[in-house]
Amino acid sequence: MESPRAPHDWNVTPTEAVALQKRLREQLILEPPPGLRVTRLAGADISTEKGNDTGYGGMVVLDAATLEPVARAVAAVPLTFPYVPGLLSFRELPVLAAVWKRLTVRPDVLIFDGQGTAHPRRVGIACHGGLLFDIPSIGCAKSLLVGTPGKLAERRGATSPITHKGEVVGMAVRTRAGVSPVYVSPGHRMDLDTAVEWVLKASPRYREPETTRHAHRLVNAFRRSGGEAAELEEGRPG
DNA sequence: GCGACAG
DNA sequence: ATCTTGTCGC
Repeated sequence: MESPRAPHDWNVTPTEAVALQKRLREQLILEPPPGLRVTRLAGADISTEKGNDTGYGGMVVLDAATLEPVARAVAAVPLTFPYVPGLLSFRELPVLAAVWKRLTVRPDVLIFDGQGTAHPRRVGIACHGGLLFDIPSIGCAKSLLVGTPGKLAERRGATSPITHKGEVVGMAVRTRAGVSPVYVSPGHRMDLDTAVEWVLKASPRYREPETTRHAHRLVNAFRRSGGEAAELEEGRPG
C-alpha cells in the first residue's frame, strides 16, 4: 500500500521534475487546517559557494508571539540538481529534508525563501516542501518568477494581488514603508490571506520575515564555518 | 523564434 | 545563490 504522500525520488531529470510537479500540484491543499493555532513559526534557507557543490541548509524555529529563536538545525548535503527557474525545489529540498530530520522542535508554519503557488505550474518550493514535510507552509520571495502585481501603496501593510494568466497566484506585500515588497503565496495547507497575515506578523521591522532573516544568517555562518555545526545547533542569538 | 527567468 | 568596497541616506 502506498502512502498518500510517499516521498519521491530526487534523482530525476528536469523533464521528469516537471512531470512530478504536475502530480504534486493535485495533492496541494490550499486551505489552512481548521482552527490552526500558530505558536511557532520557522524559516528555511540554504547557502552555497561558487567552487563547491555543497548546499548548506538550515532552519530556525521562532516563538510566534515574540519572534525569538527557540530551536535550529543545519545540514550540509551535496547538490545534485542545477538551478533551473521553476525547478528550485529539486535543488534545495534534498538539503532541507536533511535539516528537517534534525529539527526536533516542530513549527506550526514553515516559511520558505521562494514561491508557493506563484509559479508556472503552481508548485513552487513552498508547495513542494509543505507536501514533503506535511506542514502548513508559505512562500515569501524577494522577486517574481511569474505574474504581475498591481500598484500598491507605499505604507507598510499595503498589498496588491499578483495575477498570472487570468488568476490571482499570490500577493505583493509591503512589509516596510517605502521599500520594495515581498511576494507572498500559499504553499500547502495554507491560503493566501493567512499567508499574508503571517508574513506581516513575522516582518515587524524589516523587509523580510524574521524567520527568513534568521535562517539566512544561520546558513551563511554554517557555510563559512566549513560545515561545522557545533554551537549553531543550539540556542544562540541571531 | 524571442524574451523572461524564485535561489 | 555567490563574487566584493565603498558609499549614499535616514
